[in-house]
Amino acid sequence: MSTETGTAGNGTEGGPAAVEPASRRARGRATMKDVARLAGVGIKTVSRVVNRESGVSPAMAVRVEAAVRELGYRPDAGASALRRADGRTSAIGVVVDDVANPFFAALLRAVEEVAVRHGTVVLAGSADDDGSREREVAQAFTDRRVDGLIVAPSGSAVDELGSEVDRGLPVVVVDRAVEALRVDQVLSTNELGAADAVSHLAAHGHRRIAFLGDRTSIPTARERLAGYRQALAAAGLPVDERLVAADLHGEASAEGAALALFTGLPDGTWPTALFCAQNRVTIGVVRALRRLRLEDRVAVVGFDDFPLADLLQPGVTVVAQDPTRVGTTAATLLFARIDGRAEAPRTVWVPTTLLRRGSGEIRPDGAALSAAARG
Amino acid sequence: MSTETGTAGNGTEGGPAAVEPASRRARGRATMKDVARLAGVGIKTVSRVVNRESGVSPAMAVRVEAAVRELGYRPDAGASALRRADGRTSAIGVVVDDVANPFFAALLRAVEEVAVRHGTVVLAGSADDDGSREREVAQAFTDRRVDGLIVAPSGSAVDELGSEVDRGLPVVVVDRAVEALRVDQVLSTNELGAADAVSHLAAHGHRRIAFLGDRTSIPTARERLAGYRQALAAAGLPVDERLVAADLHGEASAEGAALALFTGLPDGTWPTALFCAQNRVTIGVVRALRRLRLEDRVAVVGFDDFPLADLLQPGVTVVAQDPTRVGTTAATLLFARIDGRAEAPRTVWVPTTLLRRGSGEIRPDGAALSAAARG
DNA sequence: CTGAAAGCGCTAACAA
DNA sequence: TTGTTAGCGCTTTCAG
Repeated sequence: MSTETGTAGNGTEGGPAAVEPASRRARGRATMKDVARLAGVGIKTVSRVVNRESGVSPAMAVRVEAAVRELGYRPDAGASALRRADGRTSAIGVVVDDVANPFFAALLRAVEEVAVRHGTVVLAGSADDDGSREREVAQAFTDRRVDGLIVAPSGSAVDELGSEVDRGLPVVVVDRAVEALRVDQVLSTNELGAADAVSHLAAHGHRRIAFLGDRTSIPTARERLAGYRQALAAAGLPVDERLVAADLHGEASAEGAALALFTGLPDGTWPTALFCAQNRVTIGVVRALRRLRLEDRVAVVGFDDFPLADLLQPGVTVVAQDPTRVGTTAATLLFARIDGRAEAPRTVWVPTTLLRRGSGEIRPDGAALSAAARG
Repeated sequence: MSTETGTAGNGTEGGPAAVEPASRRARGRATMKDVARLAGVGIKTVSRVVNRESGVSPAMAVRVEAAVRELGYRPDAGASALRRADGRTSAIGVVVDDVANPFFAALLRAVEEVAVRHGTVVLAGSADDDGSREREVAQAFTDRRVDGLIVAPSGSAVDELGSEVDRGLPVVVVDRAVEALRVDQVLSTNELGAADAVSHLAAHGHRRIAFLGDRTSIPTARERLAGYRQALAAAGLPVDERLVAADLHGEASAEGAALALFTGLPDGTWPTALFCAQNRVTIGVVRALRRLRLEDRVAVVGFDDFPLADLLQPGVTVVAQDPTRVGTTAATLLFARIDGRAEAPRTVWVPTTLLRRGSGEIRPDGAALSAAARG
């Protein structure tokens, strides 16, 4: 094993050089140079073997592979990306509102699935509906030179993203449309889905249908509100603005708003049906109806499915989104861009599905309703 | 925060070449060299300003900052890590079973929270209870030279991890104890929590308490089963192995197992209470009891809380884990290691909490039970 | 205080 | 087929 090539010129080494890893910086990791020395070959040969390039004699390959195993060598992906012509890091970033939100968690998982097939790791970050944090997260990712970004934009921080797009960074927007960005977008049919939900209620005889929704700073919330208005118009129903509770945030405020609908309004003007434009809003509303013992009297349809919605009593009828499909589609589009597809940006609409479970099929019953709430 | 808008540099040298980014590999990104050229300073001065090192004259700093802004310069974290003495990448990896599982999603979120405070990004990966995939994910992360790893081990793939630990990679194990690894571990009190649940049922008069649990290849499943046996012993109750359904996987098999308990056993030997050792098992069991219309007759306590457990009827009593605390603790321990703490590995037990919601407080009622199931 | 040179671990381009 | 040289973008070392 006396394989001193003499050309190393590495001043920092010493002792049993062949076995001893060269650098403590790399946490005791062997480098390509170490492998080359142990195998008695040039460093480029090691590179060829490690990257499975052709044009290496079997004998050499065997020697190198043995050295690789002996040293437990693993290539440094960062160093590789730095030097490589295409500069690819085989990492992508996913920026969502909250990775713990079931919708985004499922989306993240779907993205990961596609990413592993592309030998790519996933950086995940939560923006918490905060533009500046979104910017920071996205920047932290681009600072690491990710190959691409999947973003559910919070709304405001789009400009920074725009400059990355202009630089040529592949970006796919999910969940929330951003007109200003010329990138692929994968969106649920928010307006259509909301209209479906409200039409469904109207078809069951409801004429006083309330809207409870998320902050209107969020595009999806606005689209769902638009769908609500559109469906009312289509059904020939007037919009009573007292029945529109937008700008809710979280379960608690939704619960409060729902209670207010039945306590703050004059008798007889109460809604007989509620359309809940978001996940957590729906849950808050269900809580409120339970407290009022109205869960079997007032119809409810929610936008976005949630686990156990079918096990509640009554089961909660929802317009379900498909986060897995959104994630899969977004990731597929992203990798197509990363691999060089240069077509015009495309927007893919992922359809929603109405799931009838009981709460949305309750028919209006004004008299019983007043009595129940009063008692 | 200088309020100066350093436009002073205008007109000083340049030409188009100074604005033109040097490298197309970097996707049209300016490099330090570009900034240095535009500012008319040495590259090291740029490095000092960018890294906020001391010993730069204010005038220089202003010029450099102006050039940084003009070019939209952002340092390449990868290149920086490659050269830096400590080799830190400011990235950590989190390997769990499934990032879409609410327990792990919450854990991931908690880890992320700590990580951002340390200026660190999070690589997330799902191992899907598959040892070889776990190995691949962890390896993909270490190939990127993450500063540390948080892993919920699937059980088998621990050896590879061990060699990373030996190399000095900071690793924290969460959720599932691994005796063989000398690393920090953050675990829920599985055995104790399970025993609590069963004792709670016994205290409510139950003598025939069934166990329904996850695959026993998973350490946590074994610990919870041990807690079950221990609590029965403590209560002076015999273990009837016909009431022990382990090795379930997923909701469907849990539902089937629960049904079997009430159809496959002789009359009078049915359980009056069920302990469900895992999230999805609990949900499957609830489904089964609904089908049998036994939900108000048979007591249920689940291990691990889940959203809406309180909104079911009856509310589902659970022994809740605290994934956020697990994640926060694990991340805190990890960063302490990354920052050089060299104490002996520590195991932190995160306590579980019994949440009484109704289903666990049902008292045994054998006669009614037989009748109901028969009808 | 400032900058030139060296080199992290690797791949690209070009010898041999 | 193999190896040598250069250099990715950055930090370190060390000389001005």
